Amino acid sequence: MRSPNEVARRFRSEGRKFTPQRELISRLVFDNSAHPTADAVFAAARLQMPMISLKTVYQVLNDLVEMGEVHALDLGTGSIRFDPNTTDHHHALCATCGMILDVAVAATPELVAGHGFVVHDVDVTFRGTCAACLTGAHDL
Amino acid sequence: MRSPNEVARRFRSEGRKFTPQRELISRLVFDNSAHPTADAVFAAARLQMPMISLKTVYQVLNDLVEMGEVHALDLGTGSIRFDPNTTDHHHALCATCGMILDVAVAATPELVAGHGFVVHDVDVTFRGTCAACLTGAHDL
DNA sequence: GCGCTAAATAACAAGAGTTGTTGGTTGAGA
DNA sequence: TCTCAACCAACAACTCTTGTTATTTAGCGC
Repeated sequence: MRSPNEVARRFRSEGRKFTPQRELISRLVFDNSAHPTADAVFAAARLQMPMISLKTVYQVLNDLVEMGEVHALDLGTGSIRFDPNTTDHHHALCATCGMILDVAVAATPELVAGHGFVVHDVDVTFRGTCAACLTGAHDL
Repeated sequence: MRSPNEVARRFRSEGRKFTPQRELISRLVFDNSAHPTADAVFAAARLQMPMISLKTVYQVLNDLVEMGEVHALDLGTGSIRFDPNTTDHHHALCATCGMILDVAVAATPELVAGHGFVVHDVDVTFRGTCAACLTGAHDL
């Protein structure tokens, strides 16, 4: 789900309105693969629409999550991050710079002795250090 | 690390004091495998020590995490949970009742095309429904 | 195009969870 | 026992997120 028209149709097909705020926020989040926080989206949005409120940003992001257009990630960084990549993937979090990387795993882990637990979803989070932090590339 | 004496020694060996508050909170968290929140520990502690403050509970829990005696879990439930099980394991979170189960995985997942990312830790979270919720055992 | 209605917005306040500050108290080694 | 750093309780503050409300606006039928 990418083009403005598709997003607009998606909103309207659910009985939602497609306002300029929604267009802006959708565009910002779909064009950002860095897993921005609501606050980061707010900052970017405010550059183009100074009167927009943080509440509206949260509202629209939550709408997009409800519609399944973006995923909400809580990697324990203190705030929720939003990911326009809705394909099956996992995440690597750099403990040094906080960067989040989309990654694939060799095989989705499976429960051992699940005690009757029915799994709907599996999240894998790799914690460590990214290449840029290891090589000091951030300092260049 | 379990017995009061061991915990006391552990605190003192790091130049920390072993106060009655620390003994109580350590005991409560080591005896609780239900992954309690800070607030749950606070509630339990207050029964035995009515004047204890929530800040002290947070302080002691964070000390225990720093010492590696307990693990802090953020499974996106809104608050941090504390786990006295420091052996290698993962977690299953019931979306219905919020219960957290310690689980093992068949094989620790590995990064594919890690882009030079050095992994220190891997967290796997299974999200789904627990046996009790599936069978309605909670209603008994 | 025009008006109607439900939805969305901005502004403001507040809620939850966690941490900072401070001044008096206390554990533990000397 | 003495001393001092560590600790505690009380309180305030902070971050992130959501609730409330009056006003505005998108989308639909005409």
